[in-house]
Amino acid sequence: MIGQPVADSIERRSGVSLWRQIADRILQAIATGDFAENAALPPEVALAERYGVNRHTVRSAISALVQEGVLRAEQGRGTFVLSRKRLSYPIGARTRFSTGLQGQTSERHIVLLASSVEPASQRVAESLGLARGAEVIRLETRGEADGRPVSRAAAWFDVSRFAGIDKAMAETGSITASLARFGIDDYLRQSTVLSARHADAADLADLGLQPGAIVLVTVAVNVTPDGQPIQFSESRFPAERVELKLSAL
Amino acid sequence: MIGQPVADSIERRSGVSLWRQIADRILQAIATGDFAENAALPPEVALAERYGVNRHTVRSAISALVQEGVLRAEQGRGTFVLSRKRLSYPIGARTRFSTGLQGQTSERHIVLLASSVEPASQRVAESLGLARGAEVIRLETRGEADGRPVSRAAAWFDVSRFAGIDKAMAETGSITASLARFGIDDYLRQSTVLSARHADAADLADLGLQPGAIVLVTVAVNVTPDGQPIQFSESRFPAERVELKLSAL
DNA sequence: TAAATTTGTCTATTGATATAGACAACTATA
DNA sequence: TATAGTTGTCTATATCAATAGACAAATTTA
Repeated sequence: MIGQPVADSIERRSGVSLWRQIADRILQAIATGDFAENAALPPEVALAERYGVNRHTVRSAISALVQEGVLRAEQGRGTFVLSRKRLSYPIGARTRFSTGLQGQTSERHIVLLASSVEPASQRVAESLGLARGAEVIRLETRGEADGRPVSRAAAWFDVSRFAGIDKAMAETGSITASLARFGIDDYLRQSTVLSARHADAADLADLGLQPGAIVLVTVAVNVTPDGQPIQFSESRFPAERVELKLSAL
Repeated sequence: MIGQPVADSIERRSGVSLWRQIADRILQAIATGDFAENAALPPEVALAERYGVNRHTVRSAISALVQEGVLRAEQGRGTFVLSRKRLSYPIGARTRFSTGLQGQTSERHIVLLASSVEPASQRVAESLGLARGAEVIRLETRGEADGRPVSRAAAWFDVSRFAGIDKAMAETGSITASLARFGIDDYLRQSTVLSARHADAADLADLGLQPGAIVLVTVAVNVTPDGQPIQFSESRFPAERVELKLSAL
């Protein structure tokens, strides 16, 4: 009867590490509004005292939540609760990464992760109107909004027409701007196929997701206004951060 | 894409220890009937292979579940799933611990944990018809059925009439037998008040429960056939092991 | 009775978890 | 520009978690 732990307090030797328990309690506090969105968490020292553990243990918990995309830590300023509202990403005839997210985020860009030249697969060749095995250039990219990964994509282009688009991508951080360098001032989305599955190991790593996370998958073909296919792409969006809003195709 | 973990498999570095994850999966297997009640679990070596961990890790999981009263390990024979069926404990005019459980268990008895003489509290004095502060003897007991704790109780008696009942209790392991030594051949339950709450730390320890476990609480007064109060008691029953069956009072 | 099966105990090693303290790096503010 | 407040990094130590192997103890089976 004496020294009773408070109900729902941290349990030691329970098989669940303290940092995981604290991370869960922080998540819960966010869900109940105890820790407001977009606001700073109490400082680490305060949290350590609040939960009765060492500051380093709190840091482990925070670090896990930063990895999960729930928090963002800024040295000297504090640790902030990120908005859990999902980005609404429009899918339509004129889908563009950055323009589509205008007004929802303050900063967005595309990071080029890797690029390579390879023979076109059946699917890519068909979509781009090339011969099977024709050389195509593949760009692996990650879309970020406010420093948060919101998409992971692979895009293929006919290398005979778009040689050097990887360099343009790396420099501009934009597909639209890169295509402009090749004389493409406008393009349309010809087709989009939508599906969903569990994120694979690569996507988990690239998007900072937890095992079991779900990704929305779009497979799309972009064409010039006169119908000439220029780009085939497969994009994965973490379902917990993004929703796709379909507009007129 | 390669070496993907099977869905719902054991996760390392997740903040949840392997032994806890395995214990949970064993619980789940019991719940779904994969591991039958009263039957032996697969041997430790088989479980270790099944879950892809060391035998010692499986032993940690089993050890936790033995502690929780879910399993019983017998050297040389195997590890057995205990019956999760709750004892049905009748509450009525002639409630007796051992007789009430006849047929449901093969062995039951009451263990005297502690006894003391103390001044009667308001509640005890009123119930026993004594003056406030009159000396009463308190027995702290634990009821066990087939080696499993099924109740934890405190009982108060007027010390002027039942001096030495603690000794009788320790010797006989039965309230009924102890009262018989004081000339009480029959007694009735006058009143019973039923409630439920979370087990406190003492009950958790005495009953071998996990934090968060629920106990049913009965507060009762026993009287002689002519209406003279002889015993006031508060009993706690682990809700996961016991249900109370109300009969005519 | 002997052998096989199964749980129990012991030693040893490695990595993850948790605590402790000190100080650096960065930010906001008086 | 100081100063206070905050996150980041480093070292050190102790305990828990997990693996590995060997053998004892108890039970069942051939």
